[in-house]
Amino acid sequence: MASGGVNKVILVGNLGRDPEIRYTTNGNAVANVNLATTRRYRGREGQQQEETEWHRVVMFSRLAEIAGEYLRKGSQVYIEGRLQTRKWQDNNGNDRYTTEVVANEMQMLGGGGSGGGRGGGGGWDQSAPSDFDQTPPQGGGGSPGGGGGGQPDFDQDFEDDIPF
Amino acid sequence: MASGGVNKVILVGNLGRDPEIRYTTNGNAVANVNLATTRRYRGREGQQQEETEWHRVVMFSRLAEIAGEYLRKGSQVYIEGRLQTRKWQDNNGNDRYTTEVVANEMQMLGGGGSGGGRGGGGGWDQSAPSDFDQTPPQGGGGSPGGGGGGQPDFDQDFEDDIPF
Amino acid sequence: MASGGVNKVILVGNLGRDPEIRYTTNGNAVANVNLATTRRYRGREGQQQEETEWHRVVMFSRLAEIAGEYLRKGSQVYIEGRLQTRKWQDNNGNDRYTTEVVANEMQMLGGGGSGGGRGGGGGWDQSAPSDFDQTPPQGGGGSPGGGGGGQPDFDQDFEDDIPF
Amino acid sequence: MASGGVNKVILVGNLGRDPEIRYTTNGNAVANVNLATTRRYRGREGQQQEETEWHRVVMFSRLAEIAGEYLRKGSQVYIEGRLQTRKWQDNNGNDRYTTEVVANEMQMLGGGGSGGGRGGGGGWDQSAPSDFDQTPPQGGGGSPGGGGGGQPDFDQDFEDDIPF
DNA sequence: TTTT
DNA sequence: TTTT
Repeated sequence: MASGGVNKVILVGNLGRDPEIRYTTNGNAVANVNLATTRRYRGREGQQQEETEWHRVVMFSRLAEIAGEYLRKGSQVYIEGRLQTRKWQDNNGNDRYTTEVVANEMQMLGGGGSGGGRGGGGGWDQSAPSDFDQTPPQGGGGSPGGGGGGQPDFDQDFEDDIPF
Repeated sequence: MASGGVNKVILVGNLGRDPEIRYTTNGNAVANVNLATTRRYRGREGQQQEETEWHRVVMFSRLAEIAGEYLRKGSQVYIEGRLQTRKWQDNNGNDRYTTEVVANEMQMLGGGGSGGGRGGGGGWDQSAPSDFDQTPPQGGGGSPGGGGGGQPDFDQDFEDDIPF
Repeated sequence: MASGGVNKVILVGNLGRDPEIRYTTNGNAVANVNLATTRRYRGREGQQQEETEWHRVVMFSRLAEIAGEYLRKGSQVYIEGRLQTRKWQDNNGNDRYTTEVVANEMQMLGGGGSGGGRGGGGGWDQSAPSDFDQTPPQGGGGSPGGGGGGQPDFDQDFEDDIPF
Repeated sequence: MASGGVNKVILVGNLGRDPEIRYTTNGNAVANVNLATTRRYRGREGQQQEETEWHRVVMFSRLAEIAGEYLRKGSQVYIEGRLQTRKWQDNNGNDRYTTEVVANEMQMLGGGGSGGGRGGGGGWDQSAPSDFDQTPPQGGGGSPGGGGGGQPDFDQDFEDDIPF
């Protein structure tokens, strides 16, 4: 009961911190990437304004591994993916929703992004394998764990206000 | 401190209900549109799966007026816009985030979508006027701002159930 | 010597005529689709203008078969693909170039597009199979290759009038 | 007599040569940019293949001026625009068609692209002004002039095979 | 809550 | 050659 459609996101931005890589019990990699895009526009009185938007990007499998090897805080990257809103429960049992971009393509830009990477030769396929079910491993995963929460420690010299 | 970038969303889907239109104190229209896209994929055992994703789409100004006149529950529409995550406080004073697609272009599809519309002659420009500051009227813009925290006034008559 | 990149085309338009389907010697389907998009803009004196653009869209394999079954003249469709410029020689031996959109995704819109189709049950996957090399079968693939130069065999029964 | 639609191109690639800037009699700038994108794919026998595609990109007005100032051979750039096929006559009076991407947005990538530019501070608006009729100045423009043609002189150390 |  |  659904009529298809298109759900596409295209981002070009910079990483707010190094990617975080985890592995599912099946051994599939999952990468969380924090990406900033900035929009410049002219305000009501003609003054230049800018507004930075932070995006949660999730990658799976081969794409996640590549992100883990080659992307670093500050890397500029092109991401293509789809919007996905996950439901989870906070500590009070309230439903919460988090919207992420599930990436299915990535291009490192600027010749940069390397520096921390393995640097190994090219030859890698930048698309997620098609035989991989890209649904994020439900359960636990993204939900904040037990007590205290914890302040983000990743925003030191890149940005002071990453919300995620 | 920001290096530009690209923040683009492209959706083709169907409205889950009629658009909701409000007006800012400046008389600018704001439309909230609830859009479904469905993804079909093959699960691990090869069985057909499908997953519907719901998107919050916000439109301003001329585009919001067109949405209010021509879109109805079930209308199929092409939307282009950008991702924007708004921060707000829930009743317990906790930070909450809601991600929306701020539309800047729209195409009605399927010859449909009409039926409830004014039907008046064509001639309308489907793009947001370029002299319009598409930033949602931040705080103040008619906001009652009464009691402690609570939903952002943007949402008060749109959402009464979580999430969309 | 090439640094990757992104080459993406997104079209929503109507078919100018029924798709034309051929088969390679390997039995892979190839569809040629002629798609119109119309742009409305305001001219220098503020008058409404419109301009129709015609696009050559090429599909392969499963996607081509779906196009052949379900698309008809007038069908509204969403196409995603990449730009590809083919070189060929005209009858005078001069190099000529033709730019096409090689589709890798398709969505039929408007509930329409049917009418001529087989109508058979759903369940089809609208993406090109990932194990298919989407490069058009270069030279040979059934080409008669008769006389001197001339239109590439790809085009022989699609085009009889220039350009589309 | 036309039903709208979407005609969108998104490219991320590198310039094959410096942009060429001309001015219309109205003083509006027109830039021609030659952009390479490379696709990597796996061939029938599993071997890595790559294919470079060259795109003709045209920019007008403010966007063209920015291109002229900041882009150079080798610059990496994000381009968003629409497909447009122009008709012209060759020296034998035959109709010829050239497909171009008419850009309406641009983002310089990699922190690079500078080097030859004026380097002046930011603050520029990367979108084409909305009051500009983006139809390319018809007549002459793209058609190859009189005798001799002339070999391209731009492919020295970047690429040997730019077709345009 | 949509749609095929 | 499409479509509204």
